[in-house]
Amino acid sequence: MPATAVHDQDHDSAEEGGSQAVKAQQRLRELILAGDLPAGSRIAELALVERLGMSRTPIRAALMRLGQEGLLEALSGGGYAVRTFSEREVADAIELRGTLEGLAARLAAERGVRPVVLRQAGECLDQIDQLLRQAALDDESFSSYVRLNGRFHKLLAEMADSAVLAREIDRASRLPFASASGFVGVQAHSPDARDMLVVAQHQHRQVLDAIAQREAGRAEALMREHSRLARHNLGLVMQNPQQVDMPGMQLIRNKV
Amino acid sequence: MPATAVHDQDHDSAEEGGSQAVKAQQRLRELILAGDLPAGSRIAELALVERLGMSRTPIRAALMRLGQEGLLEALSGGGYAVRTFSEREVADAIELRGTLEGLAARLAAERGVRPVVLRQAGECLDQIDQLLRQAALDDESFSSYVRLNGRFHKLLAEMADSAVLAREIDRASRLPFASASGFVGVQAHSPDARDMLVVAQHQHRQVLDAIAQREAGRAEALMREHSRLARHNLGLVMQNPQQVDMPGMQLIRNKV
DNA sequence: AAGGGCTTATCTGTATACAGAAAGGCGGGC
DNA sequence: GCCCGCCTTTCTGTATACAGATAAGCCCTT
Repeated sequence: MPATAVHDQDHDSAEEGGSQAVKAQQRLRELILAGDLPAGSRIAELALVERLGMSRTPIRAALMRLGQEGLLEALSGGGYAVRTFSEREVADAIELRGTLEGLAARLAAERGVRPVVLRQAGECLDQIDQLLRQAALDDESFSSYVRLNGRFHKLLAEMADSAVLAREIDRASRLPFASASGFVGVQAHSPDARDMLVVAQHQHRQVLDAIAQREAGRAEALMREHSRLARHNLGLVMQNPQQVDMPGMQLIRNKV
Repeated sequence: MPATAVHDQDHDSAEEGGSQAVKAQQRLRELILAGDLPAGSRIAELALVERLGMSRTPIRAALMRLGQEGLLEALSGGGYAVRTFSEREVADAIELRGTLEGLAARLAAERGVRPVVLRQAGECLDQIDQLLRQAALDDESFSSYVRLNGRFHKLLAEMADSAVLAREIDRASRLPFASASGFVGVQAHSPDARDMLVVAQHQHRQVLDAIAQREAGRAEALMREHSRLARHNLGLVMQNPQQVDMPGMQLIRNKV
């Protein structure tokens, strides 16, 4: 590829990804979530050519992918604009993820899960338990929690052994504020922060138990309820949105 | 656009769609569903250039979209191949759609639906009732049913008043055998054909009633159960797949 | 005769050139 | 002074040229 003539990739992000198109997608997502692209108005492709240092072709591919991902909306006259979300749309996206994860939990319970996978999930929860032994959590602990939480949810999605469903859960979790760990760090410095994680972890344990016991209905209900935590956090966040610094926060409209 | 040099679009399909990319997507979907593209092996883009009479650019865009739609799988070495589905994957896709439609029905019941929309849905069901007054249904009646059924499901998806969810339902219905009307015509010439539609129509009525009465849980459960009809039809189809001529039928693998 | 290495043909990813379309600015008319 | 229409500029969609990569086929060797 003529990538030898590529303008140097001096930015810190997306260290040596694969193709230019993938890099463009990552970089663009970061730009959008950081608020570096104005919301609502059309994104000029040529501006991105300058900014990303690649030609229009991979940029167009990335725009299309991000459009299907939901971060961009296709304009009638052609082109894309950064999308914004109402509080209700975010709530719907969370509800959607919860429903899909509930379906995954139910299918996992109905179909049964290989013991080795159950054990992996259990070990993941053990590690979270160990984190929560501390009375107060520092930033590093929080980021570890986010990582482990993401891993548990991913394992759960795979337990249903359904490529179709796993794909859809992944899609639904793409929107940053809809993902399993989206609002986890929101009140990291609140006194209730640890308590909320304790509750979440309890739900993790119960879901895993329900799946192991083949209690399909219980597993589904628990997983749905689990997503209500994110919804609750959304409510907290919207009370004073300016205090929260989460990537993509400015994409949530305050009014209407 | 230089499309003046476009080789004539002599095929019957996609009459004067929008852009070349959209036409390519429609034509490609038809080719895949008709089985005109071999499943499993890499699709050569240049072959499509000849076949569709346009350049690689819109074809690549269409391939990417169909990849995200699920009809194509991205190959590791680059490019795409026509995907095939196991019976269980199809069942999962149907279950997924049922779950999403159940969520839509529940949200519609919880949030309430404008009377005018409820009336539209009711009129849609009235028309289906009228169709079912005949003791035996001819092909034209069946195609009318498919159209009305699709309309009702679409109205239902819109009742939740959630763009996020409507989008996802649309996505889940894209796979032809997962769509609401996918297997409806499967046993059009069976003596039980009409009875099955009668059952489906009863469920339609009950769901609409549950939504109107704001019975959220009932609405959700009914909609999920409604999708089991498609699942049942899938089972029937798989007993003798060769007798069924549904577009995309050959994409369903018989074994493993 | 079979296997391995090399050559070659083709394909994908990327860059760029081009044409129609739309939007914004400017000038003229009312 | 304000509004309408034309012109210019810029943008998107499309076509095509090009380079690295990959895979297949052929020949040589064992």
